[in-house]
Amino acid sequence: MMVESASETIRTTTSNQNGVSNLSSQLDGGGGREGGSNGDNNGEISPVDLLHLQQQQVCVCVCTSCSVVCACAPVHLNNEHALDDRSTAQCRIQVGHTHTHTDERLQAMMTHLHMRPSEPKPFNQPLNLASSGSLLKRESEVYPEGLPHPPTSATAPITPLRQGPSVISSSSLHSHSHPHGVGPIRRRIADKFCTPIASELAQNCEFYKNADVRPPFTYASLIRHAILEAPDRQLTLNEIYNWFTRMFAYFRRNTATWKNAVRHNLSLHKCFVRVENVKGAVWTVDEVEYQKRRPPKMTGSPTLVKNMISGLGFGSLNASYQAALAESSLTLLNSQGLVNPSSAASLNMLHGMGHDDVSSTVEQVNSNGSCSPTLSPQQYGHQVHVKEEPTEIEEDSRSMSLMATVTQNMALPSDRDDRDLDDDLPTEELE
DNA sequence: CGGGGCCTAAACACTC
DNA sequence: GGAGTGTTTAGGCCCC
Repeated sequence: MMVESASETIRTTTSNQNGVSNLSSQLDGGGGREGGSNGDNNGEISPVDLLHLQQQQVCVCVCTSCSVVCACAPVHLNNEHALDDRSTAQCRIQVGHTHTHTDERLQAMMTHLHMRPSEPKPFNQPLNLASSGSLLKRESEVYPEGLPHPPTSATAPITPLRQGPSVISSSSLHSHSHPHGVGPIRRRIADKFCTPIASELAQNCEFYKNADVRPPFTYASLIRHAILEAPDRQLTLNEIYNWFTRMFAYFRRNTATWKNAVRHNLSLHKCFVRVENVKGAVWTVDEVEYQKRRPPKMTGSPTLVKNMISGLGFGSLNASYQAALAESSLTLLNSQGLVNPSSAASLNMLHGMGHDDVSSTVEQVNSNGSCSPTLSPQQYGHQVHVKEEPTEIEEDSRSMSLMATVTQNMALPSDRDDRDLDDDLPTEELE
């Protein structure tokens, strides 16, 4: 199947009070496989289903290429139809459209959290969260339902929420010139402090696979992770390439750039050792050298401790990112297994932070690129490495991030009331 | 402000 | 000769 045709034939259908009949008619007349619970009903939606859809105000997409009704066009497209740049752009349009429809749900969630719906900066994540609600609102106002939204750029990587202090200021949201005049600037909150890359990937691998998001890790960390993931802990260069493209949608474009960077890193860092074997030249990791390169910074660093503590209040953000995806994308068809016990992670992060990344958790993402929802307790103490490009997709990202926040917080155990939630947030971030 | 880490770009050499 | 691979250098940004 042609990728282009797949990406262009995703229809978004809103099933709110005014839209259920529309969904019903589309399902009825679709002639293809029906999703949801009406598959055995000749395409008709039962009253129960109608009520359910009304209550959930779900926004579903119908892929006319394969007649699959899906809750998340990007996920579906990437899983069923390989995404190229064009498809990625189409996914963004769908994401934006979907989140427009979920605006009301978002408002209700924020109300639940005692947040003012128009609160521009609920947390200290200006990039991902600042004015997320207002962005949604604004978008929905500017682009009424039923009207197509302007497409977002295909060259706009976004980055899921990370914990800890962000150096991304509102002023920095506007891109500056790339040093070389063509590329994006980088707002690096790099994978310092022994980033738990494995747990991050385990948590967000589906996201990274589908979203054009630059992973918040250095090339060296990613290369090391790829190698350690391999059964024999060695990979050829081409296998490393394949791992990058398999695991990250971001690395499915600009191949010359990042492949050059991969080779550069392999040669530059002593921790990567080239070995000749039957497969030819393979690359392995010298853990000793790697640890030399990245000495532990967790012990006794007041700044780091402060950062981590300040990040605790936002621990749910990262974990909740997938929950948001699940919430927004898999309401009808919960087939991707994106939901993870993130609320538990939010609590667990109070303990056991400050550990190196891959060694203990590399098994969470297997060599096939499949993801385990297993959570590691040390996943919120690191920072973001954000590569931004000046496009509107960041709004989608922030919208999703806020959705993630809300969704996750709603999933917190009931013994933590809203006041506790507020208490977790650094007061200065609520200003 | 300097050092270090990181990224991107590019040039060059080598092998198949 | 071209593609892929590996090495090296340079310039720039960001954080400490």
